[in-house]
Amino acid sequence: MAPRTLDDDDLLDRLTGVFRSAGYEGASLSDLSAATGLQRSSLYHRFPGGKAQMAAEVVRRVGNAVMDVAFAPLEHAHPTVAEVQAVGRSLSTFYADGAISCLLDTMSLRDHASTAAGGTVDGAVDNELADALAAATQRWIQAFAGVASAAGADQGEARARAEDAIAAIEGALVLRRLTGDGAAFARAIARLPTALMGDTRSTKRSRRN
Amino acid sequence: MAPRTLDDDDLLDRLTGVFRSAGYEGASLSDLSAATGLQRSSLYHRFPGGKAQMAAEVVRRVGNAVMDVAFAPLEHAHPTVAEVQAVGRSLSTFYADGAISCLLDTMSLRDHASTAAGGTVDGAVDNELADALAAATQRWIQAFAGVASAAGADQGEARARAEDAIAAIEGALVLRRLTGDGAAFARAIARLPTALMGDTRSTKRSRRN
DNA sequence: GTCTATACGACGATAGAC
DNA sequence: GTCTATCGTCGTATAGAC
Repeated sequence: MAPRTLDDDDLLDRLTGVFRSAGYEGASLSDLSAATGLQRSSLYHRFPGGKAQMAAEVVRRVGNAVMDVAFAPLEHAHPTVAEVQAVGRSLSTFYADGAISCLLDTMSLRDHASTAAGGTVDGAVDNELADALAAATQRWIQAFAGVASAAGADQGEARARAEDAIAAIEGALVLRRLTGDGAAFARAIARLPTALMGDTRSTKRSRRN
Repeated sequence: MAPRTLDDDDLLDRLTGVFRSAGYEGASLSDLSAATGLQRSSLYHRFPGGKAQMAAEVVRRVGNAVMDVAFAPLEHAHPTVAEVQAVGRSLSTFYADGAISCLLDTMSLRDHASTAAGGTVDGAVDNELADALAAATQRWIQAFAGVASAAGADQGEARARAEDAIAAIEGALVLRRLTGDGAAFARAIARLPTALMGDTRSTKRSRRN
C-alpha cells in the first residue's frame, strides 16, 4: 500500500529488528522483505552485497547509535556514578529490559562456509560483518574501560572490569531468552556503576561486591 | 568407507559439535551428515522427527552429561570451595577454555515460524527443543543455587547468585566469540566460588568483590 | 526505485533398493 | 540400518518491465 520510497533510517531499523531476534542465518530475505515492506529485489537495489551487506550495515549503524546515545556521556575525563547509571538506563531501554537480544550475540555465530576453496569474492563481504562485530565490541569495551580508568583502575584492571561488565549484560540477555525472566538483566544493569568504578558506596547498595 | 553402524553415543557427540558452533538454523543436514558420516536418510531413520528431534536430543543429552560430570559433586549438603573450584575446572574443559559456544546460547534463537496457522503436528517437536533448553537451564540454576544456599544465602539471594554466575559464564563465551580472547571466561570461572558462596577469603584473591 | 518473474542451488524430508 | 535417488519448498540472487 506504499508504492513510494522508504526512508533509509527506517529501512535499517526494520532490518535491525529481524537480525536481532533471528540472527544471521535465521533472518531470511523473506523475513527482511516482510519487515520492510520492500520486495527482495528492492533490497538488493539498496544493498548490492545482499544479506551480508545488510547485516554489516545494521551492525555498524547500531554500534554508532549505541555509542552516541548511551556512551557519549562517558567521554569526558571523570564520569560520575549518576552518569554511569544513566548509561544503564539507556541500555535497559535499548534492550527493552532484556527482552531483545544483542546483535553481538545473535550475529556472531556461523561461517563454516566460504573458507573452503580459494578466496571467493564474497569472502570480503563476510569478513565485513565479522569486522563490524569486532569493532563494535572493542568500542564498547573501551568506553567502559575508560570509566574504570577514571575511577582509578590501572589499564589491565580497567579492561577486565569493562569486559566483565559487558559479559554480565550479554549473559543476562542469553538467560532472559532461556527463562523469560528479566531479573538477571536488571541486576546486571544495576551493578554497572560498582562493576566499573569499584565500590563507590555513594548509593545505599552493599550486597556481595 | 564404513558401511556399518555408528555408536549412538558417538553419533550424538558428532551432532552436538555441529549444533554448538553453528546453532540451530546454521546447522544444515549436510553439515550433520558430513560430521557423522551418515547420509541424510540414515539420520532420519534414527531421528524420525528430523532436525528438531536431533537438536532436542542433543540438548537433553548434553544437559545430562554436564549435570553428571560437573555438578554431581555439589549435590550433598555442604559443598566446599575446593569442590566448586573443581566444577569450574570441569566447565573450563567442557567449553574448551571458552573456545566452544554454549548450546543454551546458540540454540535459543529462531522460531518465528510454526506459530503461524493452526497447530501443526511438528509444533510439538519444536517445543520439545524449547522445553529441553528451559529444563537444562533450570537444572543449572538450581545446582548453583544449592551451593549458595548451603553457604548461607536465603532462597532469593541464592537464585540470584546462581543466575548471575551463569550469566557471567555465558556472557564471557559470547565475548570470546567476538574478541577471540578467553581471559574473560577464565575470570568468570575463577570467580565462581565467591560468586556463589560469597567472600570465603580462603584463597589469596581479594580484588573487587 | 520499486515491482513481477524467474534462475538455480541448498534446504529439510521421503521413497524404495539393498 | 544404510544407501541412492528424488520430492517440493525455500534460500539467495538477477533480469527486465514500469
